[in-house]
Amino acid sequence: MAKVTIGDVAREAGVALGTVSNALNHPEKVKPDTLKIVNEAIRKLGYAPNQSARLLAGGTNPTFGLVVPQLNHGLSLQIASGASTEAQRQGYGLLVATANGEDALEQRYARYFMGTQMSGVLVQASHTHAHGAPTQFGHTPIAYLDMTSDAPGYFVAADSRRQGSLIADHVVSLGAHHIAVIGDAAAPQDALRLEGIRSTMELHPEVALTVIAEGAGNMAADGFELGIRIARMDVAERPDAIIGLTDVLATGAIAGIVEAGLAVPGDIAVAGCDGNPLAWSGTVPLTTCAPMGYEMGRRGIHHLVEQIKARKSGMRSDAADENHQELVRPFMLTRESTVGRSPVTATDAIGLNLGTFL
Amino acid sequence: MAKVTIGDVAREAGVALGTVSNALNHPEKVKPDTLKIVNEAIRKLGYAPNQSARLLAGGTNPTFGLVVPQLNHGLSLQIASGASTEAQRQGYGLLVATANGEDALEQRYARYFMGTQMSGVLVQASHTHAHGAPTQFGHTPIAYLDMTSDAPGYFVAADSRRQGSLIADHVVSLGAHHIAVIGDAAAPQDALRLEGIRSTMELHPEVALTVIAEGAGNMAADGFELGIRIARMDVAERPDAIIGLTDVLATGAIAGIVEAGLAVPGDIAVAGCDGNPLAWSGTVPLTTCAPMGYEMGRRGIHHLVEQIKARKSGMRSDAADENHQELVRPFMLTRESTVGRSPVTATDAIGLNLGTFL
DNA sequence: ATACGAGATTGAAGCGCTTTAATGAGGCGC
DNA sequence: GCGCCTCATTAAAGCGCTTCAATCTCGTAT
Repeated sequence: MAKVTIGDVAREAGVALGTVSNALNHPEKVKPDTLKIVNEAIRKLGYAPNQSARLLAGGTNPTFGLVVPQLNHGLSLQIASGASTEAQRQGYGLLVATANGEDALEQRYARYFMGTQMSGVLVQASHTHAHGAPTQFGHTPIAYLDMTSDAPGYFVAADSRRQGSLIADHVVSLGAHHIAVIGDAAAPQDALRLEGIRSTMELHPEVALTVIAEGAGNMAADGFELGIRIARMDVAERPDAIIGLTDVLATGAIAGIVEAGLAVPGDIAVAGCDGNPLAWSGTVPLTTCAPMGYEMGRRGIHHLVEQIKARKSGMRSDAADENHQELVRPFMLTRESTVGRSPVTATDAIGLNLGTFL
Repeated sequence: MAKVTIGDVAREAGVALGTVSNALNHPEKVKPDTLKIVNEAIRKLGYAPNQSARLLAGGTNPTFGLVVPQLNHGLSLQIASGASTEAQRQGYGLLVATANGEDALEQRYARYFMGTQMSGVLVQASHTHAHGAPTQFGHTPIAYLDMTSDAPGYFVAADSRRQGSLIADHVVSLGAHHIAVIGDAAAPQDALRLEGIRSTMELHPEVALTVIAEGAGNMAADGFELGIRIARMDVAERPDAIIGLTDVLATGAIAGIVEAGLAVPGDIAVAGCDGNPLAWSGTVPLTTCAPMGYEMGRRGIHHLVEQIKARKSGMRSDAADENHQELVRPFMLTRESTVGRSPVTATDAIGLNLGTFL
């Protein structure tokens, strides 16, 4: 039960230490007979190679590391899920570390991953640096998720602008005459979504657009008050649709509207923009536009693998110092808050089965 | 940018290699002035210790590993979340690996964790060995989650029996006269839940109990058919409450009952037993009883830490060969399928904020 | 001044493994 | 039957770090 080393195996098998190593790592280099003897000895002794020694001596670690700020958060989970699946498909393992909201830990884990010779590291942006400069790490391939930047490196993020325009499209197609957007576009993503909404609305000059830049704290309570306020407006000037720049605001608005005695979507349709998984579970399930974390995870791993390949084939630095940015197309989740009661939509069901949206 | 070693730092700082190591691992042994110089050099060079070398040379790895069968599964997520929080609280890190349903991978990750000198490993049972014998691994402290066994070792699982009795209690307290249990108690947990239900019902002889042992495949479709069948029974002998041994069955039953033209919970109340997160999102949110994975994760880490402490203080083997089993008390989630429409219950809201039930 | 000892620093010895160069063992043509 | 080439195996050289015994440096007591 004590630790068995490669030397013990060698002795047991009556071969040299190096042969055992070869049997393990380059079985084609060792005569079949010998191989069998060695494997037998390994089995008999219950030998398991010491990873640290392997790596130190130059072995490879076909594993990626993923650092997320909060594991119990929808997007992180989707990312982890997608990254894990893709990594496995490519013949790599994936280890997930969660910083539980502490930035310092985030750094520590990232360094730890570097230190264990990981083949690559994926970092999901924490809110503190969602648009900041990426931390640089030695020589390990790295990609950032849910983060945009002009700095050199690989970045995969949701297409926030398109979230806005898809939602706006949807609401317009519902026949809205006057759309109110609620939310203080302080966060960069929020601003992008607003941009998306505006650009779509420009194509529909017949539909009125009011932007109410409040609710900076992104609290449901803010949405609630806004909902009440809007519901109590004169029918003539009352918007017949609300788009919340965040789902939290939108959810609050629904509650406010209902509180004020109006119906959603009967009197006012409401939609969110950011695909918060909880949005599904409110009194009135919220129409929103999911950022597709699963896909982001997959793409992140893809970029890592590409970097590895590039390095192997000696193509140095060409791409290394460039800025690579990829926007993942978001996915509309049409639910009751805009289209009224209906059985669970097919897209939701599919998404749930895939673990994509949960 | 190339790899920086401790030697480089030593040279930069003008001290011996060993001093840098001390500065890193035993700062109290090094003069404050020297410490400052060394740290400066570390910062300047962007040095990150090579974990492999550290561990190989006898350093410690204050990190736990967690292996889960599927990350995008409610319980695993809760476990990861709880384990991560508790590990952090105890001064350890946590790395999560998901086997994506492949048993072989599960083993590989576990061995990998051993091989990297992890301080301990947590393994969530995959369905294939939910009640099997634990795999044994060298000398690393280990604990199994969501798994019961008589073998030596540490096991933390949900108290399935109590899930059953809590649900039965709830349904009885609602004033049910005739309860039907649906589900083929093939899986061990299901059987335990049924036991729990039965033991509670013995205390209420005035309430009739029918057990319909069907739906072995645990498909929503099975529940659907059962729901229809029950809904179409003569009112006289029709149960006024259904408990599904699994939430999937219960959810299906709700759909069936509604399809048959009856109301839930108006005509027939329905409850699940296993706290499936999706149960919240059906047409009628399902009353169920959550297994509290978060708590399981916490307790698992706790046991690991205890094992480590015991080893340190030299208390050998006493407890090592014993069977330690802990059942985590489940948590009732009372929702519309039994109590009718109401605002989101406080418990749900709290649970969601904690990431506990999602 | 001198000797002593606590505290700080150094240097060298591995940790277990992969790798590479060197050695050994056969198999072939002549 | 000899030399040469190929394929297997071996032995030794680190990988970067921690640790520990040995050495050095002072401040203090004599």
